Amino acid sequence: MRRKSTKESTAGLEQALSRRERQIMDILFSAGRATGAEILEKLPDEPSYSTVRTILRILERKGYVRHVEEGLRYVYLPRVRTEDVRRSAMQRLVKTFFDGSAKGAAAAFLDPAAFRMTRQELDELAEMIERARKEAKS
Amino acid sequence: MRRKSTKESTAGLEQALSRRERQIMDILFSAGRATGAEILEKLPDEPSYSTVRTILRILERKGYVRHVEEGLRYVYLPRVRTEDVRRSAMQRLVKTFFDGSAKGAAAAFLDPAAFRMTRQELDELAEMIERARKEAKS
DNA sequence: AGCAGCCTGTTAAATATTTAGCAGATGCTG
DNA sequence: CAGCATCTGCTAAATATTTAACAGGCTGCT
Repeated sequence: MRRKSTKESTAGLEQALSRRERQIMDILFSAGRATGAEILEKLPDEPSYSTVRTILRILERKGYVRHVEEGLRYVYLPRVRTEDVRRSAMQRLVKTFFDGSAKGAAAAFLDPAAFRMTRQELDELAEMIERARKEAKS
Repeated sequence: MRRKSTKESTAGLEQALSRRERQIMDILFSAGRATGAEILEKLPDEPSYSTVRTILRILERKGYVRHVEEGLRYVYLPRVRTEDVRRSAMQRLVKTFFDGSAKGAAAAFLDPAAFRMTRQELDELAEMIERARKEAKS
């Protein structure tokens, strides 16, 4: 099972990116869009502004990011489909930490020591599971 | 060159590691333990065995990994608490892709287009939510 | 118009990462 | 017991990444 092309596909996006590139993509996925300056201030170990823009240009060249001009500055956006990358990240989580079990992963978010969920959210979740159960084959 | 202490914490582990280092840590978290040869064959774009061991030694020096001798070869294990790294990975997922909503993340694992869950698993999950609801403050 | 403040692109250098070659040790096999 | 296979550690080089200095353009203001 060779997977050379994995690096290019969105499935392997996380694998393909360098440290800073990944940090910047995370910010873009989270924010949806951001200017260089905004990205700079969210980055750990703040590098120089110049550095941030260099990496943005690299990401752009690689096709992971695009920009639109807004006034006189650039606003950057992810060019890959967030859904795809998200799914890929979820699959990595499941595989790496939950032995392939989606249920295990989902359940872990219920741990009140790690995450907050209101009663209402729990209700909604319960309802979604109810729906999923009705559609489940077995 | 020493890294900043924030990078040393398990919370920032993902951020701190390089591409290959991360790939290897993922394999170790998933498998629990592995020899150099086992890691090699699970790595994308298989590098040489020599390369794998160099990186393992680096990870060891950084304190993320340890080894035990088994027969005449080394078996490598994560030295950081998997639990901690897992939680950190979950938090990153929630923050990056679900706008901080643990419920959103948990729900996404229900999507049958992306993950398989049996009816029984759904039942168990429903039950866990029921329990969580009883303990929820609001 | 001239200046200050931001912005971009280019470029080159510093640093980190990744790679693999090689030597020595150890066990196994014929 | 000699040779083969397999492992480790060391080392150096290739490559990738990260960094920031600098030059020039545009805007808005005085």
